[in-house]
Amino acid sequence: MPELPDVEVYRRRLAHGALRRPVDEVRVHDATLLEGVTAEALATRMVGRRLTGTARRGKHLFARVSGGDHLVLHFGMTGVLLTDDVEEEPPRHTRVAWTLRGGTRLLFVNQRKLGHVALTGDADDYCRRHDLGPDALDVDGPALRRLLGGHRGSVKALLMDQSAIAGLGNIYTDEVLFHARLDPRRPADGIDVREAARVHRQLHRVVRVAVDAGADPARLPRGWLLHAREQGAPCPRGNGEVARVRVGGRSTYFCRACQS
DNA sequence: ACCTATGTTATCGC
DNA sequence: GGCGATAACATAGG
Repeated sequence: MPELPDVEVYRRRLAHGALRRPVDEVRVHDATLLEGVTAEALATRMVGRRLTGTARRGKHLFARVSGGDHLVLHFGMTGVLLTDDVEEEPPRHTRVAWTLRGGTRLLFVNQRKLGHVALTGDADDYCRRHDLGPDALDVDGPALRRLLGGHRGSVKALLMDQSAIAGLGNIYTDEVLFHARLDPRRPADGIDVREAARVHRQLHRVVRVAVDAGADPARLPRGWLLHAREQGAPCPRGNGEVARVRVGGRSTYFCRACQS
């Protein structure tokens, strides 16, 4: 699930359901996902404190912890952030659980263990150390044009490069390029000004619509490519059929008739 | 047994 | 240094 729209949904979930209540317990069910912090240190630095605010940069979610720390959550390919009640049985693959005063519980659930849970004193510094570029929604037209012009690789590889633009993953990159009607294999520095404007416009539109739909595929428009990610599927725009190629090491779906 | 999968990182070769 | 390809991480499903 977790690309920018999904993580934004998690951020709002945390902001609306988990702030300002003291942390009563931190339970680490699987420490493999902890990055640079032990289970003991995570508990010591969080129990008795409160989450006081949220931020997101690309696919990384930050929650300010009273006392000066910031909780960092990264979801990998299969992570989700849920809230439930302490009385309930936590779902399978729950890796870390925070019990909050009043009985709400925050759950970091991750089937494949590719994500991270960390603590940092400085979120910007964390982003620098992890080479995170600006959030995709903060990249304006001229900045995007500069990025495109500076890369000889494919436009898809650039859009997925988190050090260039943070937030787009495999699914939404394909979606943006489908709506911008560009072949994902096109060299980024060969994209002209009009095409770059389409990428910028569609990037913002696709992300906004996805966030408004709660990043729930079932609620995303019928005409979107993500419903047709299968070789030979009819193109959602009714032209050709969907092709599958490999770009930047990832399965890439696009319509040869619509995208050039 | 094989392939695939919404992510990231290290390594090798050009 | 940039870029593509590949494997690795860990797990599940077809």
